[in-house]
Amino acid sequence: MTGSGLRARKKEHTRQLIQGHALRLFLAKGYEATTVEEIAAAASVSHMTFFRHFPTKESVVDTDDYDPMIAKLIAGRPPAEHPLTAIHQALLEGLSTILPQGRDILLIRTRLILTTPALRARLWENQYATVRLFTDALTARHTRLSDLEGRVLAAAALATVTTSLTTWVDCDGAEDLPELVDRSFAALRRGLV
Amino acid sequence: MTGSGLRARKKEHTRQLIQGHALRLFLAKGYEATTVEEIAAAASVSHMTFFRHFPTKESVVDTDDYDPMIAKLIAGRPPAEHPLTAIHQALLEGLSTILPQGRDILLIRTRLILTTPALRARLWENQYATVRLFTDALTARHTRLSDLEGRVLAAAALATVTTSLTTWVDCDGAEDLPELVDRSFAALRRGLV
DNA sequence: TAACATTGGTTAGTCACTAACGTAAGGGTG
DNA sequence: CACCCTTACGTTAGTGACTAACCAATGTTA
Repeated sequence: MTGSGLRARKKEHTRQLIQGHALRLFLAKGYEATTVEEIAAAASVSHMTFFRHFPTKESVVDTDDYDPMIAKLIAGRPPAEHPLTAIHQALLEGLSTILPQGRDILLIRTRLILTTPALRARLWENQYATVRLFTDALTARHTRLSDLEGRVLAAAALATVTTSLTTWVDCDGAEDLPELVDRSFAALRRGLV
Repeated sequence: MTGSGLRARKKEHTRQLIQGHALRLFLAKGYEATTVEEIAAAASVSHMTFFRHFPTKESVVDTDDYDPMIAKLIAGRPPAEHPLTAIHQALLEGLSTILPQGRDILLIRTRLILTTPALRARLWENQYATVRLFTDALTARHTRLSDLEGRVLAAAALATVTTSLTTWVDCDGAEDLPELVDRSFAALRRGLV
């Protein structure tokens, strides 16, 4: 559907063009200080074209295709595994495929998101949807899990990763992200006893 | 400072007036469908007066004075108690003082927040600050706790309460909120083993 | 009472975002 | 090839949240 054809390729091209200029300008001038009109002008399109490709200004930044991938990985973990361990391991698997090429981009984008109030709000809003996604993946894997249990664990796990990411950005990527994730999940377990 | 004086009382009065009309209109017509201008007109003030009392349209809804209270309760729990239990119990204590008079208002306001994307985003954004608050309360109480541990546990606990609140609203307040909190925290513990 | 501070109104903006047009070029039919 | 339908994009003219600058009125204090 969206694959070949001259038109589809052109569309994808302008999309990338807009996103590229947007991120460049955000890093250079800051998110709030950059207007949609400027981005559109830089990409040589009208501001309407911008909104046809991205529903909001925020959405240029948070195109995370990661969530569905992680959800699949969760569903694929062995059923005997405890729910939180399953999410933990699925996250590590996901990171091992993302980090090799995408480490720097992830760091820059995450920092931009965490330091910009509007984008931060959007991030949390996405988590709302992500919790549902992870919950379904959990309950599909482990049928004895109630919806409430699934939601609690998915939400707690997401909060844990977010904490890892926050810490990672705080130290400017100096620490190893998978290790931070391990330590965060260990902290979660230790807090309960 | 903000207590007596005719002027201070008048100011508080208009503030309450604006907030009252705003919530009424939000419930009647929906959040998005209600403009600031309408709220201001209903309260017989200019839209500038609105923004002098509330920095954003969203802020009319989420005046939660609960966080500092809960933070104090956390800090007051016995040091021997495990961190997550301390938060759990502090939350129950807090609810026992809020629920008697404020149950219906809490339910209505929470539903409004959870069903409105813009307000939901704002809620998550607040949680960012709340995590810091709770983390400090935790580490003050339990000096052996690292910052990462504190943050993970505070974030996980918050995610757990939020799940309880979401479930509470989903069933329209039919279930007992403190009991839902208990079950959510139990679910969190069970997920780890 | 005079000087001050603060609340609120007025006006004129900026910026994100939308709706209703129109146009030109892609792409599958006869 | 000619035909028409689809679609990406532009133009224009809005709406609504939010801000800044300036001004009027009214508590508050010396």
